Amino acid sequence: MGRSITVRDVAAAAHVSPATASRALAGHPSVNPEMARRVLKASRELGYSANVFARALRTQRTDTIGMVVPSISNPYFVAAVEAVEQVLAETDRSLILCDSRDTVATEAARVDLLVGRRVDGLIVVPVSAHDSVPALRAAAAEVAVTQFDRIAEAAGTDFVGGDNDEGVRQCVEHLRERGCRTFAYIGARPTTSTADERLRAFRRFAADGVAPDRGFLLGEFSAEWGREAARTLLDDGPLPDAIVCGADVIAVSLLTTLRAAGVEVPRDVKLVSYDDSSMGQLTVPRLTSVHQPIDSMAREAVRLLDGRREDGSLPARKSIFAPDIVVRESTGV
Amino acid sequence: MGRSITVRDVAAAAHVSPATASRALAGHPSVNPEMARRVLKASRELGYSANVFARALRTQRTDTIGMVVPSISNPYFVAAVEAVEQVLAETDRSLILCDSRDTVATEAARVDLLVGRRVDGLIVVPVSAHDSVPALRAAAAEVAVTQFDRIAEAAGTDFVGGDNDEGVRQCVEHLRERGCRTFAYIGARPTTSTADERLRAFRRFAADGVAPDRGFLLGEFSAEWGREAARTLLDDGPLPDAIVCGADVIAVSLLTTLRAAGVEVPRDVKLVSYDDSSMGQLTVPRLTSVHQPIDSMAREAVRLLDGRREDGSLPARKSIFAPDIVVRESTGV
DNA sequence: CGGGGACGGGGAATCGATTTCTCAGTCGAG
DNA sequence: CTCGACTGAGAAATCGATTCCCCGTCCCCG
Repeated sequence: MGRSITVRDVAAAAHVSPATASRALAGHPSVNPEMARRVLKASRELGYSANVFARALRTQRTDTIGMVVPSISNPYFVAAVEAVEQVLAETDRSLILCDSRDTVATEAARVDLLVGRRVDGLIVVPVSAHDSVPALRAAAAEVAVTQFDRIAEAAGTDFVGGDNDEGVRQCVEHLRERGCRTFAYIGARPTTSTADERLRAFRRFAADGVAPDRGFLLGEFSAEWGREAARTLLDDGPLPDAIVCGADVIAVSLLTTLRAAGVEVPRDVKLVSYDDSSMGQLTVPRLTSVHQPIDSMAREAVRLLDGRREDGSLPARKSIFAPDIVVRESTGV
Repeated sequence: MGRSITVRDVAAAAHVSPATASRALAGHPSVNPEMARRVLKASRELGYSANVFARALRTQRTDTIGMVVPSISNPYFVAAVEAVEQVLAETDRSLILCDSRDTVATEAARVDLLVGRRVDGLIVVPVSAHDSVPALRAAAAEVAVTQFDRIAEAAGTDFVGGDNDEGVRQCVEHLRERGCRTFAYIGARPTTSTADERLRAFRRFAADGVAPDRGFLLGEFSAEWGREAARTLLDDGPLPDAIVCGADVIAVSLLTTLRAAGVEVPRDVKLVSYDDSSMGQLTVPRLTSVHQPIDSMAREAVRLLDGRREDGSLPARKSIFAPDIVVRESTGV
């Protein structure tokens, strides 16, 4: 683990000054092509790679952005992370990923950590529409922040998300076309903007078909909750014609548990969900689910960050993307 | 996004030199308690937080370790990551997480990235027992490296893993106790050390009960492969008494697919798996699975890293942990 | 009473890359 | 032929925290 090679070593090997070496390596135009060639050659031969810290210290940039998601066991977030990584790779930047474990305190700690690491920007899927505000506000004072998928409005940052109203509308419409008349909604408590919007949308679009008492089961974005909800549903008498689920993580274990109890899907009950994640395609039957254009959303999130770095005084912007339902076997033929 | 507060600002506010301020903040004993108090107060009031890069540049330490796993959608790796994070938090260090997407090239890129970021150490779950060697060797020349769970021997780094031989032995023994006589193994191709060891162990311990032609199905550590394997199994005539699965990720979708085809588990076939991950407890029936002491393993991994930083010339060490089978419904009563 | 030692604290060097600043040397125009 | 604009490249400052080195002070003891 010997001392590593610095720009001075390269400069010495190429018989130029460190200043020139630096310029040559950066591809600065005002350097003699012959010299540039020598420097590049020396750099290659010595296996030079710039010290990230020295550079960051001087330039105040890290070419790194940070991302904080509530749970890396949720395939939807994993997809988002991968999409962002892809976009960043195009411009030779990289990503530091953190998991907030769906906990406000952990989220705050992770956000602080990343701000301390002077990331150029921060993409956060906030844990709570309300309690995530302080940490995000504080972070936004130091660095560009974009909220992703969910929003804690009062933080006043940029935002990229999906049109949940439209997504749920498509779900209910699709189910109606399949002949369903009574609906139940199984999702997360409205502590996040997505949970809230999806729930409201369901209330509105399925208004005339919600089972009076058992039309809503609200818990968390977790597989455990899906299993629990399924049990409640089974205990509580006749099933509705269809279930709208707030997320694939919930729907997958819900589906598995229902089937284990002898319920046939889609025959006995139809099931639609949200996120169109990879795990929804591994169940039998596969899930009909609302797809969001995650790649475009990731690109937009990065674009917003870059924009804010140029001009920090911009007002908070929101980019909302239209979703699209993907029909599979869980809603039958 | 104004200029941030430096140690000089704190020093000025406390009417001391930057040198003293720095010492005071580090809790160095040779500083007058009264001054230390002033400095700490000033620091608090100004909301000072040290520039990570300046510090790293000077001290050559980052108080950060990097971790590279093949897939963050595998709950077993997620558990490992969380365990490592926990251990690091005890000493105020943090983790940078990367996903190698089960791809040697991506793995090499991520490892390089982390080495470039001058992490104090690197914990890697290598993608391949053979092809991961070059990147790991190169990394190990720059920084302390511990391989975790799987090993690419020739890289010559430290290693922490489980005793796969013993784990599989327990599986087969348990199944024999349950009255099983014929076995099939469904796992990953032996491109990783774990896959290889588990396969060999199965060969040895189940030798007298392996179905002649269809005793081994080898693919990848993925849910897709579990589904595919289940189909193959169903197409190929009578099922064995029991299936030993190389990992929960495979077992979960295998189980789901079998049940969808009307196979009753554990009545028609018993199923044991490896990793004892969270997803294995969400299926119906829940999986009997081999548990590894992930917390202790994480602690040991960090300990090995720290040891190597002290003395880089140590020979490569291996720490092998004994696993323990956890019996649940998938192997019946 | 003077000298040695302990101790606290400040000045300045250091980590490495980048970016002024500065100054030879060149070229074209008058 | 001379002067100013221009070019390219090196010297040095900068980013911010840490730490080595050294100096002044004070105490204690001979």
